[in-house]
Amino acid sequence: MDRMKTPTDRPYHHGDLRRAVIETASAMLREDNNWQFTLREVARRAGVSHGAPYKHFPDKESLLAELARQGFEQLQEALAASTARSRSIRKELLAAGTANVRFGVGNPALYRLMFGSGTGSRTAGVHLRERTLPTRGFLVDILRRGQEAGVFKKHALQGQAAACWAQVHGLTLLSIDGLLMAEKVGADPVEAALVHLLEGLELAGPAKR
Amino acid sequence: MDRMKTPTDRPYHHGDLRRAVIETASAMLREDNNWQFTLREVARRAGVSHGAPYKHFPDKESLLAELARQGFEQLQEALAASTARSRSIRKELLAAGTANVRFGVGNPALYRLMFGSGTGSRTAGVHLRERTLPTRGFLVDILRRGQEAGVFKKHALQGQAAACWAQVHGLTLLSIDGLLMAEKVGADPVEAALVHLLEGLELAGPAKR
DNA sequence: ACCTGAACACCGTTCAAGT
DNA sequence: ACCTGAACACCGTTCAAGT
Repeated sequence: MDRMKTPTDRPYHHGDLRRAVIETASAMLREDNNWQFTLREVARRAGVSHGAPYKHFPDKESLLAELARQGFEQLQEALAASTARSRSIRKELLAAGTANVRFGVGNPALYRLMFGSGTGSRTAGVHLRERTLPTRGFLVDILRRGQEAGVFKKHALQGQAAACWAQVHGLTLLSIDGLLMAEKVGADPVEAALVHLLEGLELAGPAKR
Repeated sequence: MDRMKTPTDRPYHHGDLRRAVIETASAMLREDNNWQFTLREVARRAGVSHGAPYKHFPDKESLLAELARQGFEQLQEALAASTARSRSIRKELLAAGTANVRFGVGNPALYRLMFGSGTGSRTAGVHLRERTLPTRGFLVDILRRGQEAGVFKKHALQGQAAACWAQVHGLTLLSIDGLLMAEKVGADPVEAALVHLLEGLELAGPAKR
């Protein structure tokens, strides 16, 4: 991964094409919000013939599925890292939600790919549910501790988690689409929505003005 | 729209090709959750040459944009119709949320198209915000009346609306992806999440168990 | 004014041939 | 074992020619 593509380094056999293809594709996804993801273009950028990637991925879908898989890993790491320095359960939920939105806004094409229909339905289709299990589990864990600590209302964890997840997922996608900066809202609408979410969760809400 | 394609009915000039193209495309979107939407296939099904649609739409994107536009119209109608028989503001919000989810689950490819990056960014890109204004306005209206009636907490309407919208949008997309029917949840997770949403909104929550 | 059919550039995928 | 290059089927888009 360190040594870059010098003409002498890749005479005929690339040697690390699988990784190169993934990295190139990932870069294209990062810059191209614009869904013109082409396998031939990936090969072109990687400096190999258009047939070469087929030795490492059975088809285009498989490559995209792999990118999505890595995306879920990254998201999971981002979520885990976000709550590291949170000093209250309430702030953990706030941090995790913000991290999810930030991840989506920072990688819009990837986030869409992860939850898109193309890769979502077929290859990763059966797996999409288990791919998102860590995220669910992460939320459930926060909520359970919140309930045990007497901070959150004691409702069914799965339902509570589903509500939180939907809220965060929706905020992320609306943010990606640039649909949240409304007319003249002073505060960050994402944080406002998350605070609102907490308000429904918490037993004792902060002084309602 | 009534008379169907009989061989004698379309000797050379179709006569109503624009509408036929839209209807065919719409049908394909309805059956094909699977994003293989092809302009040539549309022409094929409509029984015209693959070049014909270009007399009515400058390109593929434009056709998709038109489908998305109609989709937002339908969604708006579905939302308006959903609250017609609601006998409380609380139930209005519940009905609207359920209607949105139902619309998305009923027309997954269309819903994705409406909020997708392809048509969403370019052609309809500048318009996506205004396309969704009616939905926002619809929510704001419910919330304002709720606040005035003393049912909902008095927070900034835009923030409250954003939170509701994100919740509903997220629930819709997660439902489309089949990600909400968790392990062994008895109740409908969508309704559970919406009830949870209301709990954060309402001034006096129902007896918290 | 509206539609057809050939034409062009480009893709995904396959495969015999090269190294 | 891994990569190349021709080949095939298919798309989006254009355009001269038909009606």
